[in-house]
Amino acid sequence: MTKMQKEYNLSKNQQIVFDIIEKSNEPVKAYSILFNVKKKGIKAPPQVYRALEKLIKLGKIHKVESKNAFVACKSSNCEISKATAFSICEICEKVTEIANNKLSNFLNSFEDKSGMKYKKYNLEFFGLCKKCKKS
Amino acid sequence: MTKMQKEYNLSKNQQIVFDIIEKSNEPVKAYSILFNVKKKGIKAPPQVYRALEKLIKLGKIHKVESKNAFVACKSSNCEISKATAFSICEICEKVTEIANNKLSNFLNSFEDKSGMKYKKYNLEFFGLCKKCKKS
DNA sequence: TAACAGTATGTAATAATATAACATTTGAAA
DNA sequence: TTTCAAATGTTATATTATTACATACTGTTA
Ligand SMILES: [Zn+2]
Ligand SMILES: [Zn+2]
Ligand SMILES: [Zn+2]
Ligand SMILES: [Zn+2]
Repeated sequence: MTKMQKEYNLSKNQQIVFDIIEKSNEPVKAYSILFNVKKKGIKAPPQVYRALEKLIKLGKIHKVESKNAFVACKSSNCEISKATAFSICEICEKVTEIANNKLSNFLNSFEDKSGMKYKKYNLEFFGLCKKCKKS
Repeated sequence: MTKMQKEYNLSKNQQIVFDIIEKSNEPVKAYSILFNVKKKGIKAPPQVYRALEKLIKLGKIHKVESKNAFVACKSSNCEISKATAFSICEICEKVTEIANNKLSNFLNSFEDKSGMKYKKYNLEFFGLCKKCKKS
């Protein structure tokens, strides 16, 4: 553990995994991460999955459930990951985290007659991105 | 294919798989379905997954992405599955499909500055159900 | 410092979820 | 009755994720 690390609060493996995800411009799958970190000494699935789990808890990354893949959090609001929204293009598969106050306010305050108290949500929108709409 | 079927538009395997899911009061996993239909002659994963895929297309069932499990549609509105919302209890794991016009209207008409046209969404709320809140 | 607790790591094995590929059958329409 | 799309059967394999257990590192406190 040297002072060269970008993030003092991340452990070695957590930082390695986070770097991969953050550099990617598309969601990254766990085994793709595993493949890419073999050269750095991470050899087995649990090492990757444990880092992913911790990074999610910290709100540094999110899991895109419909894709079983992981993206770095861009919104910096979601320090602790409890409310996530993504837009997913059905053609090019581009995934973008949605940061929209109207949306998050609406969902954070949503209540229905079930009597359930919602603390957390995950929303995935599907459609066509600007580019793919044109073509 | 006899006249005894409940749903004329479903094939034999689709009906078998749908019956299992509909009878259950909790989300059902694909391999749990597979196990339960062995006695009816369905022997291999693809038979189950193909039925699931078709049932989803028809809007008869939905996949709860965060659980990799399937529930029958109760709302009867979503004839074609394009807008789904669930509440999931973090303790007892009960999953309920949310039918709420305010919510669906809001999400169906949601637009942001990305220029993306949203045709479909899946929303999963997490929290504590009435029962688990008390205990 | 030494003991301790909590967190992180390494490793092997295996479980759970899902798809590919290909042959065959069925159902309904033309 | 030919024809085509949909559905089925089957084997094998790919992909995603966890269990279990041993070891090591970190910071805190007696
Ligand atoms: Zn975020
Ligand atoms: Zn696109
Ligand atoms: Zn529904
Ligand atoms: Zn509950």
